[in-house]
Amino acid sequence: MATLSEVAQIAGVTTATVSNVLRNPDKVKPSTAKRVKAAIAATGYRPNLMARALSEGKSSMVAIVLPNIINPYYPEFVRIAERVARQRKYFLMVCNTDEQTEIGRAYIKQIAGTLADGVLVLHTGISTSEILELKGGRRSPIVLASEETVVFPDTIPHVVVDFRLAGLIAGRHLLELGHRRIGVIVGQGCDGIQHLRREGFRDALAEAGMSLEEKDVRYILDSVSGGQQGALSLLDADPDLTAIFATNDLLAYGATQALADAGVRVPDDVSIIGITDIQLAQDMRPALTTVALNIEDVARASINLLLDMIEDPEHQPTLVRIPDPRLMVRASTGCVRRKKRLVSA
Amino acid sequence: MATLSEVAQIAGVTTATVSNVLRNPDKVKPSTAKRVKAAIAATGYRPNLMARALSEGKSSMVAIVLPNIINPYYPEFVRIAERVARQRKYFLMVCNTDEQTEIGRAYIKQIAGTLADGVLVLHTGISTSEILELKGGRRSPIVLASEETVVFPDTIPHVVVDFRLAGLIAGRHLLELGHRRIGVIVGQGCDGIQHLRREGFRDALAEAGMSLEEKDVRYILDSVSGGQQGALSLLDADPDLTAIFATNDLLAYGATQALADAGVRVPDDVSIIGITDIQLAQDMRPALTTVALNIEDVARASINLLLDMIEDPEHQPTLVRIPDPRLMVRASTGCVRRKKRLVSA
DNA sequence: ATGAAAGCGCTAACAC
DNA sequence: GTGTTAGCGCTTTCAT
Repeated sequence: MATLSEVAQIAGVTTATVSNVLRNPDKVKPSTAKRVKAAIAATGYRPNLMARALSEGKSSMVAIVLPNIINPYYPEFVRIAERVARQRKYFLMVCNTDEQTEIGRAYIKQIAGTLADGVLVLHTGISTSEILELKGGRRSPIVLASEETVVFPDTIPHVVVDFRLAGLIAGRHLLELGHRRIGVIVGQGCDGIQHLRREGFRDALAEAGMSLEEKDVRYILDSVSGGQQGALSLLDADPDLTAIFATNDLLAYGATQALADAGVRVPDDVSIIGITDIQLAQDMRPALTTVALNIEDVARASINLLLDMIEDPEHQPTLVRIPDPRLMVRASTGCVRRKKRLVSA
Repeated sequence: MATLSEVAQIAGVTTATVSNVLRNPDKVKPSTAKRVKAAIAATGYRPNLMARALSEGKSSMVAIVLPNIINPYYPEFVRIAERVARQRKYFLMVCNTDEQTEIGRAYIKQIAGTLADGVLVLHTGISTSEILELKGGRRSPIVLASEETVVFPDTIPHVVVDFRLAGLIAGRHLLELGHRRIGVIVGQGCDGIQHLRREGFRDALAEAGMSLEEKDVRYILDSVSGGQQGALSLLDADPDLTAIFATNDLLAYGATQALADAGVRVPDDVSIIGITDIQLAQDMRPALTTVALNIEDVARASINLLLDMIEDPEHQPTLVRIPDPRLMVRASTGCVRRKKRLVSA
């Protein structure tokens, strides 16, 4: 594999000149530039990015640390982040923690400021203070995105989503459709219980003069099977419930399945609403009514904030707000029916 | 950020010694090791991985280049690959080409042998000869996984899946259930039409004395919406068809939706079978009967082959075969019914 | 067991 | 315009 100095030797110039034709073409005379280019072509030279990184003190790589790439939210996020990163001339390293906080810690500790110029942290359950500590003295921005709770908002840049509003919107929608007996499935990710969405839902109930009772709530791991279990448990406790609010689309998806398996029709017998609006929400049948969290905006804002901080050391830790969640009405919710349904459980 | 030499200075030793306590602990006297460790702790020192990489000529990073991280096959693959890589002390860079061959090319060209010690290429539609060329003279293994067709099998290591057998198994299953009017949806990914699966299906028909007619086949982009279109088109052409074979689970998923939307019941009216066995196949309702391609085995074999080649320069380009596809019977296929169904199209 | 020193491939002053 | 030179932070012989 050819190196800069080999190319230089062949072209009869020094490494500095070769480096310049590659990076500051205007600084070199056309005739020699041509000669150098010929040498580059002849040798098949390609710059060693590690060497360049060491020399520049900048790797042009950013890392994204996330809990579980299987959860469709993350691929959707990664796709956007990668696209933006690529446009801004950065490579993206995806670090999957398999939902183990310990692995996330190890990644941040090893990568931040050495392999990666910055890191984007998503729902890994590592506390803000600890992240600051892992980062150590290194000049390597870390941004948090879409966290359930951020403890030291002033010291760490992050992109916030109004989860509470999302819960409120979901609650209002069900109430407007006439639902009064509503089961709630609250997800729990690596970064904790999705309590803000629950509180938003509670707000909606309060507006209608109702209150949220714990017997109608199930706290469960944020996954398809969690949604299944939650729905079955709710239905078991109250066979007459007419709607289910899940704090996450994946849970809603699982709930839909469980109802289908139990012979309960959606939305004829029971309405279901989720939050997030992942691709699956559109694709499933019945298509899921949900509250969109604007994944694309979050991803775009997060990676841009990170890159801005990398490129401008003066850039202050910022808090970026994402456009408000929006209700996406699809086929899984409908008006309350009088008709008593058949329960095959 | 503290460097090796700062630590060395504080501990009153040289960089060589500090390096040794970190990497060859037995080469250094316990008492000095202790002193050095204290200095490391005091400074919060963490090795600069770029510097180490340049020095060692090895970055401990591998890249995986894939067409579309949104397609659930890839996250499932990545999760396994990342896990194995992590266990073997490598970082994984995920490079999403957004289905653009040009981007794949750029990634390989830039990364192979400089940022990454090796690269795993999945379905990017870049030809074998071109990959060899992009690699240039660099000592950086590239392995191909699960390609539809590999042109120079002797020159490039790859992990092969018996797609033809998968098609055969799917065909036999439908035939055994008594289906004779079968529509076929053939996917087309970045690496071309999934013709091997179609040929396997044709083999199954041949065993039953039948032949595959082009009027029963739809060639379509490998996606959910492709499956929808394909199914509608097939149903339109032959309202009496009793089964659909899709060369991919995502297509089968789309087909299932289209049928649901059209009021056609699965499997009562029409059976559907796919290939791959992604997670979604289990999760959807009705759960999808499919032919499992053993994603985990493919991922594991691919990444291990790549790392083996990185670590052993003598390792020859190998062809690794994956355990045979297996039929997974779930709820989307059933025996042919006499009863004429209602067609609401 | 430890130190000295060269070098990985590149960039960036600064000199000519 | 182009060359010289000094690093970037680490690893690794080779002496001692």
